[in-house]
Amino acid sequence: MTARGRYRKSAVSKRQVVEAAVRALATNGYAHTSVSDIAAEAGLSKGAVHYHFESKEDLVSHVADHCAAAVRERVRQAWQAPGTPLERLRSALREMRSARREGAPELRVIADLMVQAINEPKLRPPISAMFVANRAEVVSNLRETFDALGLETRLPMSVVPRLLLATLDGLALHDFFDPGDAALDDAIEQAIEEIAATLFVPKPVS
Amino acid sequence: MTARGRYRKSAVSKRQVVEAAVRALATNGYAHTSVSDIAAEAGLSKGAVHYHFESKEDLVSHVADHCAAAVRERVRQAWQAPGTPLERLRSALREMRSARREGAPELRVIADLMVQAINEPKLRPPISAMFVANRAEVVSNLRETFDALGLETRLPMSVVPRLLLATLDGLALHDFFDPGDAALDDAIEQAIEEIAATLFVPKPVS
Amino acid sequence: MTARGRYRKSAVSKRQVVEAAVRALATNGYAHTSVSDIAAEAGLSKGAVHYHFESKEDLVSHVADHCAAAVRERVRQAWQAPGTPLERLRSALREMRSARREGAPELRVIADLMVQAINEPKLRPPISAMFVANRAEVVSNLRETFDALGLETRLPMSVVPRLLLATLDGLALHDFFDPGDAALDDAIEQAIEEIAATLFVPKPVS
Amino acid sequence: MTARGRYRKSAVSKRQVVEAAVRALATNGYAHTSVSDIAAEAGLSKGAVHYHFESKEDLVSHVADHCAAAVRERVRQAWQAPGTPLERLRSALREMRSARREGAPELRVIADLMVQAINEPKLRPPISAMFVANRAEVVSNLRETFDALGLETRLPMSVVPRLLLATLDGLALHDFFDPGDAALDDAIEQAIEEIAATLFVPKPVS
DNA sequence: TATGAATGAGCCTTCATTCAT
DNA sequence: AATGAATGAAGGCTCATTCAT
Repeated sequence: MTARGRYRKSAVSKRQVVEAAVRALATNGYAHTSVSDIAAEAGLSKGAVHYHFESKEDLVSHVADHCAAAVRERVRQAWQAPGTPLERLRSALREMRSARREGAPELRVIADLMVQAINEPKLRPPISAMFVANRAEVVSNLRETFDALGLETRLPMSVVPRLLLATLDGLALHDFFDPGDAALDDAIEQAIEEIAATLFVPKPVS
Repeated sequence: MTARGRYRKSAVSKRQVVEAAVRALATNGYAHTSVSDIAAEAGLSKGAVHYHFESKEDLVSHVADHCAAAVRERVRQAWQAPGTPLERLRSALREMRSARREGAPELRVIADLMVQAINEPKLRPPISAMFVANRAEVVSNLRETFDALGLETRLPMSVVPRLLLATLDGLALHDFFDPGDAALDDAIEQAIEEIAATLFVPKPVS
Repeated sequence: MTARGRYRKSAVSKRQVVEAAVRALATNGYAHTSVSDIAAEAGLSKGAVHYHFESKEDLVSHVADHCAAAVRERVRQAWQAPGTPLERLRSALREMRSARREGAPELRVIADLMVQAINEPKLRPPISAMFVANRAEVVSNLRETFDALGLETRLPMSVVPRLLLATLDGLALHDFFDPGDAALDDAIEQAIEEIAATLFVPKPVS
Repeated sequence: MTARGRYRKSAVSKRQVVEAAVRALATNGYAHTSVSDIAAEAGLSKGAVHYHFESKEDLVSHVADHCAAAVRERVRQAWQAPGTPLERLRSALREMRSARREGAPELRVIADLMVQAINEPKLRPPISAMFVANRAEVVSNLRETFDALGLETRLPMSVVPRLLLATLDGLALHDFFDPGDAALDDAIEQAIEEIAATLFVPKPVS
């Protein structure tokens, strides 16, 4: 077993711990998840967890990275459907809604860590980065198809993704505590599309 | 002042504990707030807290009630500014934004407890009720001024408040992790008003 | 309401507390019975219990008195059946066994307090007195009927009641942890009678 | 000494805790013995006690096992003196009496746990088992010597050990709360032997 | 005579962390 | 690289006791 082999094993274990932590945190929430729980979920001993991470805080901040990346990836994929901007918007909306409905572990963890981040600034960077990246993804996608289709917005480009993603996130929040029926979901989808249609207009020939 | 007098002191203390809990939770978050902390903040002993509340859970659920009510009241006031719907919308938007900026303790606590509620269903009712009440407030306000001004929406009335409040909540979320500058705030405000303007149209003469 | 009336009320409440304590202790055992439990059982407040008794220890020692007296009375009655010594013995044996089977609260409490008494000498006197009184009861009864029937024992009179009551108490103990069936009960009853018959013999004419 | 060596320390500590618990419980009784007391007595931290035992209940039930086994062993040895049944009986009687007089810790603890067992059924099995085993010991001893000496009882074999051990246990109880003097002890010893002599008779030639 | 409020010590338990192996 | 053992601080909670009313 070479040095490389060792290194690899360590890296594998470390990742196992992070993934176990995601599962544990998603299941029980930060306030009810102990290092023991995580170790058990990872099939390792408590000592091993502390071998890989200096402290629980340290581990959690790695978890934040991991989850933020996972969510970023989800968003990226959601916005890469083919079609017109409206079709993409619809696809993204559906994808994200279904992710929330299924209770994707990373999303639960992110929600939890966002709250922890209020008081632990160390946790904020990955989450902030996630927000920024998500908006950037929307921007680049929109810009691309806008160019292709000769569209433009009646709003500043800095506003569109923020407003759009904030709306989607806010809807998810409301959905959790007071889920509407399928008809309402559809109505909201239509409303958003309608609004988008009034905002995305053909570019005047210059 | 006989039987009443006896109970009055208890009620006062109980309220003190709840208010102390709000402050403590707002400052350190649920996961880092102990009953001791709350007791100290209330100027009482740990035992006294448990005299008034069967358990920490019990106390926290009262806190959730309290905060949800406080937020509801804030929202109610925000939407009762005088003027046209658009003016009210602007007032509400500003009011809520400033509340978030100041870091109103009740809002922090609500954010925290929303996450706790994911895993502790007992906490959900007050929060759900808060969402429902907030939307109802918007509905009643809009309906009233719509009638007065002969306006109507191009969207179903069930969709408007959900979409509107979700957007505001989502914006607050994004704001926290990636605050925009004042110019962006203004741009977003304008955008929302613009969208509203396209949605709220004069009622056709029947 | 005269001074007497007050005094009477106090005495009544005090007795209520003791009786409530007996029930509570019988149900949950000393280690799991709090002053609160007792107060609740008595329909009074915790404060009232401490008005009547200086401390929990004080109350418990009154309870010990009460229960020891109750058991003494039970034993007294059990040995006052009519008939020959053997018949009384049988009657007493049955009475005591049934008392234990039914789980008479005073007996449970006495068992509990006997253990507490190992380490709290203050509790010992009433229990010791109970043992002494019970044996005295047996002695006086036996002596009376022995005289009437012209019997005598082949054992010193100091030994008989101790041996007899110890045997009955010991049997109760074994019964609790490893109850025998009815047939065994009968066999033991017969055995004791048989032994008694060999010990109680006609007094030689002098 | 690889995997084994690792576990050995734990087993040793675990045993230390149990033994410390026996001492602490014997000294202060269940109701007045905390996990802290036990840990201190064992020279370990409170945390260590909980590392070895899930809960106080768990520990206490192990203690019950331990003490019941110790008592069983004592009884076994007491009945294995050489000689005729009567001589053994006398030896056993003396041995057990002296054990009680010395206040053997295991006996105190058993007395205590017997009372706890009234309300905590989990504690009963070891104690029941102890009673059963003790009687079995007496049975096997008696049977053996009876055969050797051509004796038999006039009582069913199921009755003898129950009656005998119950009597001894009952005597111990009375002794504790109202100790007799040495003369009484002797008288009782003689009485028991006398009774035994009338019950253990030569087997008729068949 | 009795109560409701409050206290503070102590209890059982959990848990992040350390360390020898 | 990983483990089992142990620690010690802290946490939630119970409870006997006190006291103003």
